[in-house]
Amino acid sequence: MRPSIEHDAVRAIAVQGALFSGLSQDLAGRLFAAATVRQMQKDAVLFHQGDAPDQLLQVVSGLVRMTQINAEGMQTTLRLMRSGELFGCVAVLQQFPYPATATAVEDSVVLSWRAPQFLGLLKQHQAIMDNTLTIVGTRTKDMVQRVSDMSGKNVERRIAAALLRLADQVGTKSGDGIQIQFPVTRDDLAEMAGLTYFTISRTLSVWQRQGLVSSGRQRMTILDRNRLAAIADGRH
Amino acid sequence: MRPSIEHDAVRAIAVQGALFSGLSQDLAGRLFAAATVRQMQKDAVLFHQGDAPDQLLQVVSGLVRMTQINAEGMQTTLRLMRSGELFGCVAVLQQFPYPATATAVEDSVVLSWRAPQFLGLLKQHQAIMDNTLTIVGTRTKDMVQRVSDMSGKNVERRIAAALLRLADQVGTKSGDGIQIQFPVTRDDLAEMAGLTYFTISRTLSVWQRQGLVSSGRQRMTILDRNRLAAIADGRH
DNA sequence: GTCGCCGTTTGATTCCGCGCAAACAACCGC
DNA sequence: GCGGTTGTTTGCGCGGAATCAAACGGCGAC
Repeated sequence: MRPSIEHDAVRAIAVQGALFSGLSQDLAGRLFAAATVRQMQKDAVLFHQGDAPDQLLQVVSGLVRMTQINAEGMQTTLRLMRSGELFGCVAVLQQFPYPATATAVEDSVVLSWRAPQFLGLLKQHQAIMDNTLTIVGTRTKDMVQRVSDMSGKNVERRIAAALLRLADQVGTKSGDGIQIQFPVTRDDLAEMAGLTYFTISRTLSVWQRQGLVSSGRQRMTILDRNRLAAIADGRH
Repeated sequence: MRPSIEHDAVRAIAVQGALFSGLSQDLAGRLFAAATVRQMQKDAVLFHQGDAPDQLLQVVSGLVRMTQINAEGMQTTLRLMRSGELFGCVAVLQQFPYPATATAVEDSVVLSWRAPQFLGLLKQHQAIMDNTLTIVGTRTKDMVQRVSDMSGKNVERRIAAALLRLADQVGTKSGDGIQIQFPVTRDDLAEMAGLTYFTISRTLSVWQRQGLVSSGRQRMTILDRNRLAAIADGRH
């Protein structure tokens, strides 16, 4: 491993994250220097639900999944995060146990700040505090939206909403539609929509026949975003 | 109306809110002075879901309900808030339309800051920003917990969780248990748990027979919090 | 007091997603 | 290529909450 060479590349990507937004060169450099670069293999766990919040992280490359196990033992996927996104932040700020488990969906590189160091920087630099507040605010907004989505009973709508959320988070536009280029299973979607993967499979089959989506093993492409959005918004 | 007399009483209560926590006398005074005191009658709407976020509010007395209408036209009660709680803050910070409607459940007094003024104070005073970050963080934590609760399928558990949340938010301990001293209907609980009020009624009937709760018209008392918590946690 | 409203209770029925089972298909290591 | 593993599809019956319907009970208005 040649950390020094990679290091600059990591730095260049990392400072594009929301946490670094609008910081001076100098401050961005110090913020980055305070973090540790960690390479995570696929399926490696960054932290567990219930752990004490000792670190705050940012995705540099790859993909990280946040999952939660509730009182009934059911697993929920809260969100998928890719480059630039900060996670573990609310737990660190509130000094509450992590509410979810963070797992690398594929080989990933992340930045890690130890909680005390980060809190120190936060107190010292208004700009970092500004960015953090924005990030946490966005997270709250997403979660409120999530509650709204999940409170609906209509299953097609929930799946459509989950699929669109997924596309927003980790989708890329390709010629014929929006492609989810990460290994997403029916199970993942099921956890996001709060359903079983049987129901997901059935619904996707129907949608595939109608030309709304195209899905294969661990791969799916949204072909008609408008119609999907119409389903999610109840405008059938 | 004699605003000048009430004003001091309002001030004394308002500064106990989380937003004022740890502020100097002087700063707290200025923060309070920047706000307008508003009296709201029962059922008055403070802002509507989808409105532009022009104000940020704090409950001084009374009770405010945040409700959301989702794509299916189903109403959800996000939370009930009483004295000291801040609301509308995420929308103001993110400059996104209010995600929910705020209604006074009973005659209430609230503090209102115009968005630009508040943002100005926020930028100038680190202490206010600290408090805001804490409040927003707590809100996020609550919403994540909410998602966890709602993703469960077991209905009794969802109702128990909603009831406990309700008790935490607006309950008061009385001799024989925790009483919800505000006019809470089956419908309210149904919206919080994502069910119909028929199901709530049936479940509460059973629990009443078992001595877990005591409920009447718009009134309910938790008699055995431990057993209820056991149901919510899946420890039947 | 009586009436009427509104929240609540309870029953009967319907619907739809879950859960299980079995077959299938794509990818993997050997 | 082969078998094993893992993800997906599809059929079928069950359960349980939604839905509709109807009656009840407390509370306020007059």
